[in-house]
Amino acid sequence: MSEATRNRIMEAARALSYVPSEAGRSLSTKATKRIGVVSAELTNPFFPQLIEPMREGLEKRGYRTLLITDRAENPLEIGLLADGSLDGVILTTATLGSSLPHELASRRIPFVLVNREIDSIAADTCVMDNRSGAEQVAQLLIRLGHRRVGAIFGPQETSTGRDREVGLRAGLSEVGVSLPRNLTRRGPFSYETGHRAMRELLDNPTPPAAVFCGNDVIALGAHSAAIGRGLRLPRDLTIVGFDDIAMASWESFGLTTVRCDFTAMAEAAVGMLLKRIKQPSLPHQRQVLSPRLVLRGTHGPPAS
Amino acid sequence: MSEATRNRIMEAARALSYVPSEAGRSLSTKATKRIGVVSAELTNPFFPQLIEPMREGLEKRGYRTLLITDRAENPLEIGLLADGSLDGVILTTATLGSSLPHELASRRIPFVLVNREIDSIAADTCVMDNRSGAEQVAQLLIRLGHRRVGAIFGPQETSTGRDREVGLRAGLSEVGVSLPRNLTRRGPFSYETGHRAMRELLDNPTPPAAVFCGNDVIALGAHSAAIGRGLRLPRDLTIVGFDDIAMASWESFGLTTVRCDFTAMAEAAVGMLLKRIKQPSLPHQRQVLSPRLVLRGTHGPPAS
DNA sequence: TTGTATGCGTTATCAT
DNA sequence: ATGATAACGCATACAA
Repeated sequence: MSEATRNRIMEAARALSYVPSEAGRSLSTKATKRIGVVSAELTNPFFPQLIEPMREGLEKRGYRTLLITDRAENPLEIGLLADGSLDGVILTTATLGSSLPHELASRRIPFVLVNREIDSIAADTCVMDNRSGAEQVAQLLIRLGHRRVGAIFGPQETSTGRDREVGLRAGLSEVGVSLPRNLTRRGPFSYETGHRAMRELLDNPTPPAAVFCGNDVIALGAHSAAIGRGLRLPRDLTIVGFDDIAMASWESFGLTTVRCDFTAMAEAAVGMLLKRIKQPSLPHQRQVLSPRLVLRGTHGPPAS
Repeated sequence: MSEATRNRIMEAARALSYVPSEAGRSLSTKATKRIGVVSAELTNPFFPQLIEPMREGLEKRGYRTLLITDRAENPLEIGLLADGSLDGVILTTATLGSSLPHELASRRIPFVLVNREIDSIAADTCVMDNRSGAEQVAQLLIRLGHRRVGAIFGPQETSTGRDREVGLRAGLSEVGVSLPRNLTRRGPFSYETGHRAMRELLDNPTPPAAVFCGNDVIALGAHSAAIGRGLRLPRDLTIVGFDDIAMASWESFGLTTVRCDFTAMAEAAVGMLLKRIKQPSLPHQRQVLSPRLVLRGTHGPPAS
């Protein structure tokens, strides 16, 4: 059309403060420019850390983010994801046995797994090399001279929890250190898990001199419990986390941990998802990012 | 229709794994069952605290939550809210001069203001009595014997920042204590604000013995800076926050603060919004919740 | 360049 | 109780 009419139209649109209806458009184009992000409660500080860069990446490419919470208790209804209101889904809470990925796949809804993976399905995935990260922690603890090591792991039914546990055990057993059963705890990746477990470990007649935590949020709970018991770190106790969420670097904690590049992970996930939306039949890819140890203030030699 | 046919239909629907199209439905019904929640970055721990209960409340009533980020830098485009994809909007970042509420009002898009209010418009609002909360802090500090008091306030162009500042000053001046200009800082409600400002205050030749913070996130930044300087709380310094986010109660901080009931605030906001969606012409209401002091471990008498 | 028709998947209305 | 039809607001393809 002519430039003149175009301007006239745009002018009228502005005058009427016209905004195209999203429903009409997406009904016609079969695209909503909306992505669902499935996560646990936002009050668990891990998730904002992972979700925020995704939200930004999506926004940059013209997509909006719909938050969907997956509580362990009442499972997520597939209908919420499959009513056509989403162009794709990012899964951050998948457990090894979860059926959601299969349901999405069978409905041809594009999705990616982030930070968690499952082996029962071919899917686009982006994860850290959790095993390697935990092995690095094991080596650090050994280097420091620790032999009485405890651990507060995440859930075994998540790849993240499982791989970090495998890595720690592998690293320790290389030099003949093993985790005593009574110095090992397991639970959801939450502050409460770390807090409760650390109290239990400290109640032990001979408590651990170093504790590996399945992630930073658990480590912060453990830290709080230790402080609550009057311990000083790292003098009395070594705590090492995993993730390197922003809080880990706060001087109030100064948590020694394993850095995961969430921005890179989010960027990769968004990229993979949008690529799949464009070309649904592409071969699946799996990206693995390498974590690295970040030494701060919660590790030291055993009290001796 | 008959029970038999109904069952037959439902059976077929299940067999085809049919899910009604959200776009088609909302085009027809003019309702999307979707609410936009405007907030700042989720990595600021305050927002998850406020948003999570809203999200839950909305979910419980059959609404979904679309996250929208309002960055100070690039202002939010009204089109994102006005394309018919939202039944209503919850605003948590409104500043005193922001135009968003007016634009929403002129387009007849239901909205509520939460935690922030603006005086230039009649709108549904739910806020804390921030002035009263800050006055309680002032009284606490006075009771402890503090006279050399500093403050790290939030932005003056937010009702929250302004009212808390007004309250603190009013409370202090009742007994003749005033805030010296060189012990006062101001900035966004962020960790960085608190961290930087506290370092500056501590660089002062005669640093404050007590510091009021505009909110908990600022207080946590201040806490970190103090710890980073080797101070012990409350022996060397008193810090008081505002909000009582979950982290404030972590023993690693044990932050003395002012409790705001976010669940109640979220519940009220959701209730008001859905009521307005049903009856757009209802008179506007303004709910004010009362905060109360929570004494923990970061307050004490001045070092003397 | 401009106008007109069709389809997207619902809900609602109106006959049958 | 059932079946047909219009309308929602947009995009698209086609005709004028």
